[in-house]
Amino acid sequence: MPHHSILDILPEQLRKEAMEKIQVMRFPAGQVLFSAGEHCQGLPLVLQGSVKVQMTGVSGHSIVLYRMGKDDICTLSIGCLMTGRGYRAEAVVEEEGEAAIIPRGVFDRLMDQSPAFRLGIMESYGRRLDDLMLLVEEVAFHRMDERLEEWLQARASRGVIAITHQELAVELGTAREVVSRLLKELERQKMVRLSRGKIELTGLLDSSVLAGA
Amino acid sequence: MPHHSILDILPEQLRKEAMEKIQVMRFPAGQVLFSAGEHCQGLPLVLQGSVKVQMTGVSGHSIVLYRMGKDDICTLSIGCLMTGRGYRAEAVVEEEGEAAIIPRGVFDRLMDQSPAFRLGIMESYGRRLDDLMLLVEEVAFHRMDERLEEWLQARASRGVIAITHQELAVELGTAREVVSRLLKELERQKMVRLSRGKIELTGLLDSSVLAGA
DNA sequence: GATAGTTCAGTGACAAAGTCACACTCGATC
DNA sequence: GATCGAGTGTGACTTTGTCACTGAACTATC
Repeated sequence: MPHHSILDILPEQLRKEAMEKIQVMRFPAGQVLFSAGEHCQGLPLVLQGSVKVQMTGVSGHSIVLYRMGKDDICTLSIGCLMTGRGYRAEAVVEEEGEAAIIPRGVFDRLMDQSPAFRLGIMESYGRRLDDLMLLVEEVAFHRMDERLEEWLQARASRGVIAITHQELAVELGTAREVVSRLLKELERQKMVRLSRGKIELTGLLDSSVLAGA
Repeated sequence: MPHHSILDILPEQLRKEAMEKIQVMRFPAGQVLFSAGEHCQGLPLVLQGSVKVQMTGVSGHSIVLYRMGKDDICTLSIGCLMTGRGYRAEAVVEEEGEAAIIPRGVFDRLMDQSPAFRLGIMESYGRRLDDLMLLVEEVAFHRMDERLEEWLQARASRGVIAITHQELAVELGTAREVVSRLLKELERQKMVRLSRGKIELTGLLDSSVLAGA
């Protein structure tokens, strides 16, 4: 049974109608939900799991723009749905999960009939704009070593993070060599221990150790 | 009489109603429409003139995120309107003009009553997301000299551009010194002529010369 | 379990961009 | 025409990005 907060708030009658036409799909980790240039069939709601959205620029470099998790709405799709233009970014499943796809017609009907649905869409959109604005600031003005440490810190609870330097470079929008250099420096400072495809957090950041406790 | 394409597409009855409650305001160049942290009173529609939207990061640096011109909708405001959070950015009038402010209640009513209005809002939002995604890519991966040249090129029709190096640094999200250095190099190459607060385009870019003709 | 192939990581050398400190200069004002 | 402030120029240094390469670690196959 699909469960998503923006569907839960719908009045009973509308919810039933919508449910009939929504298809729920299960996605394994690594699956590409959509890629750049593709056209959009409906609005995806993330029910479970996590999805990263990244774009590749004309320069050929890639950067992760944001992530979606349980209860998120793929706001990016709304623009594509409305303008008919293809996606500019690509979405890849990180943790396997499931998504419900709301077809265009149902989306239009929900937007027409439910003020609460509209509010949910608009809020989600506001959050996405905020995320992107913060990312611009981050990329433009923050030092790479700080950004790397913050990224690791945010995942400190894992203990060991399974990621290659190349993937980490895409997360931060930089070059693999830069990540390698900075990680090596962190290792010298006994903050991390490195091995092929893995980063083990050792001394990093008291606060996160406390948070994990 | 306010004139904006998203109002024009409204059915006569709705349009009349809306018009009564919309206030049109005239803004002189330099006026701040809203600044970071402020709360949003309604949805601004740009009728005339141009407005730049810029944010200042925790680092203290600023960057111009995008511009709005005639017929644009301040999509950023929708998020603020819906979530009740304050603005993250600041909007400054560049060329004097006027804007219509749609109060929250009227906005809700139009969203409820007009599919065409909804479409217009969603399209505008899609464009804004696209802009920001392109900006992220631009900032993360493009060389500053190229970005500077493109910025100048886009304004080539002006002939002489009145801007300080500091302002230009905010446009590109970099430091004043970097802009000064790059401009000096362009001057050496006879692409521009520099004077205090002014940049005169001389040899720059055949294409733009043709476009201006 | 040796071999070959592939992916991942490390590194030196150099170029581009950001930072810091300071000098200079233009132009408005008194 | 002296003064002052905003705007600009520049050198020295750090950080980040790029290029070219090496070697190490995993995988598949014989």
